[in-house]
Amino acid sequence: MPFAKSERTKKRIIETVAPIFNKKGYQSTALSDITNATGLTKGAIYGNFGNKESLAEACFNHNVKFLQKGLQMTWAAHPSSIDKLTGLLNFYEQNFETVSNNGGCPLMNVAVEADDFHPFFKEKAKTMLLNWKSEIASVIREGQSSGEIKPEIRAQDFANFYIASIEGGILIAKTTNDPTAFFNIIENLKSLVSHQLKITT
Amino acid sequence: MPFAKSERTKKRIIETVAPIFNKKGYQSTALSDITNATGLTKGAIYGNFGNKESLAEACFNHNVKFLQKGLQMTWAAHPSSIDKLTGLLNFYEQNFETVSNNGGCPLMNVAVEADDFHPFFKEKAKTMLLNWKSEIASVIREGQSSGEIKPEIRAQDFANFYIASIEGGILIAKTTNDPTAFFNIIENLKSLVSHQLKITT
DNA sequence: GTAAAAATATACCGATTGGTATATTTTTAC
DNA sequence: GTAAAAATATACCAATCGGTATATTTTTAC
Repeated sequence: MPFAKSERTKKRIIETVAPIFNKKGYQSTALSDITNATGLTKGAIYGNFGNKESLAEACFNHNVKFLQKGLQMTWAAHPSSIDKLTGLLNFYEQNFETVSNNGGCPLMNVAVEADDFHPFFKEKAKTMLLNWKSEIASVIREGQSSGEIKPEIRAQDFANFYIASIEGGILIAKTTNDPTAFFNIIENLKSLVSHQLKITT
Repeated sequence: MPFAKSERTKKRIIETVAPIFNKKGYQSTALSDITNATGLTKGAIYGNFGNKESLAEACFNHNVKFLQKGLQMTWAAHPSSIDKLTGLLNFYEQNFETVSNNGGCPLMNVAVEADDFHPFFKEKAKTMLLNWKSEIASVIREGQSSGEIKPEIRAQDFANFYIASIEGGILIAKTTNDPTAFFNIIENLKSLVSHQLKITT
């Protein structure tokens, strides 16, 4: 199996370094942090990644992948649109501790750091945020087509509110060291889904 | 007037540098950024501030002050609790562009950057976030005492949701370069205040 | 106006930054 | 097992980092 070693090492580096980038941020994560954490030298790192930025990008993709998979699995598990929306909230609830220990929402972290001075990462964050939004909005529209969700609901607006609450909840819970602040918001969103979106006749 | 010059210079430095810290973050703002922006030399900066951290702290306080004043003025302008809550949303709506151009919500920026590696600033962000939360919660409880707001509403929980939505809204609007994403959330919150909190009998 | 004091500028410090050229080791293919 | 190739380590680079000691300028008080 050619190239096997290389790929395994790359993977190991990413898995080791991804949480560090998510916690410290791109700028504040030094090459020395990376060599210390991996036990490799600068030569090895630069042999596997062209520069710090491309390693950071790979780590960002890795960090986001966990959450993207959670959404895809939730979508696959529930045919009903309402169940998809509440199921995703359950996924975030159940994995809050994991995400929190990993440095929080990678999307928020990159968005905040890159917002005013790093166009490349800002664009990545923007794309992923818009994708997330349209995933939620699509599910809402499906629910409207199938008669599960009230037709007067504006899908984009609700998706916007849904995501904003989740992100804000992570921010508050992490900053105040109070996970219940996040769980509380999840419960509020569940209630909104059940009582504002769902057709209960 | 003794010490006048010194105080004026300090103020000028803070006002010049505060937006830079808010945009680039503490770590990524270099002394060279500060000297370039102010036209002063390192000697002058360190003559007025002990180190980079204390200048950053002064800038953070300055950035937050604008929003704190907005809250205080809104509280002073409206005797009614419901009017206070919607009035504050109007303040955020009207000043979004200003805040956005200044680098976004300083609380979020500092919280995200400091969260995992800068205990001093993390503690500052935590304190301010908790203060904000209890300001909102107090107003809700006052509204419940005065018979404006439904007694079954849990003040802390609603305050939590209120703040989370606002912060999440700023994040989304800034990241996607779409202010309407924020305005949309403000409208949603106003609707929540009018239809979920307010006693309409 | 003059001397003291305060504020600013200059010139430096060691440490660390991201990155690279090259030497060495490890892995691969036969 | 051996030679080629791939991966890693070593040793270096210039640039920049935050910070400081000291010289110079500006402001203050009389």
